[in-house]
Amino acid sequence: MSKGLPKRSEDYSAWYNEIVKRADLAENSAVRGCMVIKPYGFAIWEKMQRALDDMFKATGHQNAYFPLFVPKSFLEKEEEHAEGFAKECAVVTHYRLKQNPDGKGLIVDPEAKLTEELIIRPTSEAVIWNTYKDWIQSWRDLPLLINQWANVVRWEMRTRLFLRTTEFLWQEGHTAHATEQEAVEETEKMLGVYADFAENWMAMPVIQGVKTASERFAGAVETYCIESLMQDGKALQAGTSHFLGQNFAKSFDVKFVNKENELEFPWATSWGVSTRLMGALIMAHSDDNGLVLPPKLAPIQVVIVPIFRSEEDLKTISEKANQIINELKSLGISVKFDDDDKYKPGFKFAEYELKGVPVRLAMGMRDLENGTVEVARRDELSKETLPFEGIADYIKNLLDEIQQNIYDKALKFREENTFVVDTWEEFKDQIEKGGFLLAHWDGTAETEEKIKTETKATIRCIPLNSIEQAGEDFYSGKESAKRVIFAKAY
RNA sequence: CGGGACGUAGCGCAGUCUGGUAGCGCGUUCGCUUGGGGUGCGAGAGGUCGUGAGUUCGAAUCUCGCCGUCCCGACCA
Repeated sequence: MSKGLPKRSEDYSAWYNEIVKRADLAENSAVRGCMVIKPYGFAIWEKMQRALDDMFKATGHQNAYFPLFVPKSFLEKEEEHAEGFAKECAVVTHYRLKQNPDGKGLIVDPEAKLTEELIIRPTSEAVIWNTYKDWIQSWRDLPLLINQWANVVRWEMRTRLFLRTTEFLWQEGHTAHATEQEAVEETEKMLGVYADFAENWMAMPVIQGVKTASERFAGAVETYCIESLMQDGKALQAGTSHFLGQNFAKSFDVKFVNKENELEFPWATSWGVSTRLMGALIMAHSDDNGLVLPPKLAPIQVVIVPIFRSEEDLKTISEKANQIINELKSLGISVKFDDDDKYKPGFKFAEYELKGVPVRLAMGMRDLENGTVEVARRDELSKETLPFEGIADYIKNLLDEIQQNIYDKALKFREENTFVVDTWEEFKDQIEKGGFLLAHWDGTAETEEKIKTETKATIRCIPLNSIEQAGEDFYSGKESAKRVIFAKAY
């Protein structure tokens, strides 16, 4: 076994798994399909949570918390919703164990069978709309703008760290509005918040669009999404925002009295992003040396590695380093000074690269004599020796530059891997190589399904900004009004 | 639930075809060395070879059963 990672270009899957493991982000748990998020990985997630939470608050939302258990009768109420989630639910049937009378260990006590099964929430529409029934009476109660940070469980057949786990962490917003227009605006506004977060915090460009009917959230009237292109040419759905119409209001009998003193059903939205964003973050930027983190989400933005032979050297270097540390901290930059003498500088360099720390400073006795410090940037793997004077301001700017550079690189990658395709031959050829394929689609589920069966490609979305342009479907030859995005997806 | 592979030291693996003393790399422990890109050398510790049975003078190796894990597909934030 070499100390290096598998090459991204050779085995993308192995490369991804190794980064997750070696950068201390997460690991598989002994519990089927579940994941242990390790402290370093969770620190990144916390930064994401904080940024998103601030954005939700800024758009008028409040946090609340609803139960983990969904009585089966609640889930049943919205028919499409129930059907969509039924095949991946974990179900609680009993409330007690007892000593095994015939041997060792515990058995489920058959006496303790629940009269009604409890579903562990795969999503919370059912519980929340059952609650909203009591919260919404009048037009004065609307809009109701609630978000919940929670864990959910979906019993997936096959799992992958961060991208698809049986249990995952997410936030789910659930809102209720007096008018259809207001709810649609909310759906689009929150999609915009997600796009803003992805691009400005994660440095990950996204396409905003709507899903086709077959890819729609179970129970939604319209599903909006942000789609991103990963470095292996596959698409990842990074977030969704649903316009639920009056479906849940009707199923849960939620009504309000409007200003004209008439009873009406409110209009609903729901929207969510999950720990899958961690997977997106890894796959969007990382390279053969490991994780590359955008400075805004890096738990450690700058690491300082002292290079010393003796205790006295370390002491001298530490004094100088502390000046930099204090200056950086006063600029709001998180710094780690790694004076651990158990590991060699070379080892530390490799380790912090693996963990994606954006900027690394190295300081040795040579630097102290010259009044310099070595500055290395993770995104370009370059380094330069700079004067000690003004280094903190330089780094502050450098962090902004790195944030922008990572985004620019990802955007360039997407542009170079987006193709306009007009024929079935071109399509089959290009989809094997990966990327976003812009092609005409006749709007039928039938064509969509056939293309999926033959190539495994799905319609990722109908972009919001796509230009109306008459054309014909590359598969069926039928008329089409605009191009949609096809890709193989995670 | 279909198709394929694997189970040998903490981790990653070789050895199995062709039965004959349990091996390698990483990690770990100790000593010296080294320190501006994963130091180098030496010594040591660590194993019911997944499990049960069978064949054999002798099984990690051959045969049969069982258990478990991973990959591919159906499902999916």
